[in-house]
Amino acid sequence: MQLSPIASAHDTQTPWMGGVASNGGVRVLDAHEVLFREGDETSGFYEVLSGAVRAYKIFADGRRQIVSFAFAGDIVGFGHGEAYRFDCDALGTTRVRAVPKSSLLRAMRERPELGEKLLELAGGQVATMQDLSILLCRKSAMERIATFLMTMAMRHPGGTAGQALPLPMCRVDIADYLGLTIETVSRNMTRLRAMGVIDLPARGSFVVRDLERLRELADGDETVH
Amino acid sequence: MQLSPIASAHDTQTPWMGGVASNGGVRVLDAHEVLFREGDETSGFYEVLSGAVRAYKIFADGRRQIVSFAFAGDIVGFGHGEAYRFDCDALGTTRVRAVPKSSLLRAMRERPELGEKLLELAGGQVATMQDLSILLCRKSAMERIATFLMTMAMRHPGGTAGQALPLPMCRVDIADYLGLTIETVSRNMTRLRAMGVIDLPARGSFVVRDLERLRELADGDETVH
DNA sequence: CGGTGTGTTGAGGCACATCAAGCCAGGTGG
DNA sequence: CCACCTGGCTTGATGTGCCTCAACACACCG
Repeated sequence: MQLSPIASAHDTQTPWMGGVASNGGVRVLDAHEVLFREGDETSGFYEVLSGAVRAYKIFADGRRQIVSFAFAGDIVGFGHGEAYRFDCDALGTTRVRAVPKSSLLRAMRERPELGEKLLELAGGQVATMQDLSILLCRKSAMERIATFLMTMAMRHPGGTAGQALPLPMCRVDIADYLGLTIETVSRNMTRLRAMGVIDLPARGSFVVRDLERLRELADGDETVH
Repeated sequence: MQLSPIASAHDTQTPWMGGVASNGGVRVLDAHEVLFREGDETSGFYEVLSGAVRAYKIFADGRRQIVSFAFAGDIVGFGHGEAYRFDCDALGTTRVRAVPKSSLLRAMRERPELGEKLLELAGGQVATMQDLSILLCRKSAMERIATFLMTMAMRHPGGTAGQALPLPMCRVDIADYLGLTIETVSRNMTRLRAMGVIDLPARGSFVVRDLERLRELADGDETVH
């Protein structure tokens, strides 16, 4: 199993851009700058152009669950109804394009077949959340971390040939995404490095040394421990 | 937090029924009869008329994750794209109405504003899956079970005044839904009964004796243990 | 130089899984 | 009618994976 982003716009021709000025709605966020908060009235959704954002919920007792990371080409804030359902802020300096709800609705009225596409997009989000559910409740810490790293690696085509890949989120973010503590994340990353599966050359990056092994660990292959 | 069904059609006037014969597409399922399987080409979605169905995934290693239960008024199989993303079968004798994809698409072309509604429906599904994720990774066994029972109780208006409520799924199903073992489910149900929060008069039913206490346990109230 | 934020490592405890019995209701055949 | 089986559920004993608490390493910065 692999974790997809909450939604991807890679393969679409951003059909909602029909009537919008070519550079309209672009916004630059600094690290930790908030894009929207849970409960805010929805103004539309956002396409990440560069950098990355994280979407999360914070609970009364302080627990935090990161629901998704979105990178360049992904969209975030889609399908939330009247109010956003979680907080969203930038991991580092990030550029996003805002797609206002009005332009989406107009596009949908003009081209009803677009609705179908959007429905599929929404379906993809559901599938992603299902995968996350399974990851969170059926997988061991090592499986979760391996799955996460696999997903990160897959986002960089050809990035598995030994070069450093970006890992823009800190350990706390990974822990809060995978439902673990930072200590457990750290321990298992160290263990993966000791096993020769990955390398950790510097903060904010990692290297896949043995992709096949990583995949086996992610899939919970019985023969590997 | 409360667990919603994967989607509810309670408040809609089933707008997709526009051009369909009044009793069209109704199908009766026996216990454990399969509605659709993961990978099957999508023919449309289903509205549960009576009884209940469960939607689940089975993994290579035999682990099973129940993704949702759907009761009378809920819909299942919506927004799956080209192929269904999980298996779905009946808990007991169940009546469903099949809503073919074609009729949905036709309705959407005729009334573009319907797309908006459906998008919201899909958004609701995402929200539900998020809640499930959080339930599965942030809550203790007792919190999960209390949350589950709360949800079951809430589905029967006024059903919290001491009368027996249906609990149509067996312990294994509950365990596979909550990411626990049947032993843990059983132990905590027994404990809830010992605490006077619920009663378990017979198989397939339960009684809420102390709704407020159950809610506190579900919310993980620190003061209650 | 100390201070702070991020990550690593170690020791110990606990919640839940695992393994194993036993209980109970319903069904079936003698 | 009883004897026996079966499936669902409960209960007990034991193990273990991850969390908790704690200390330390390291980079960065004023």
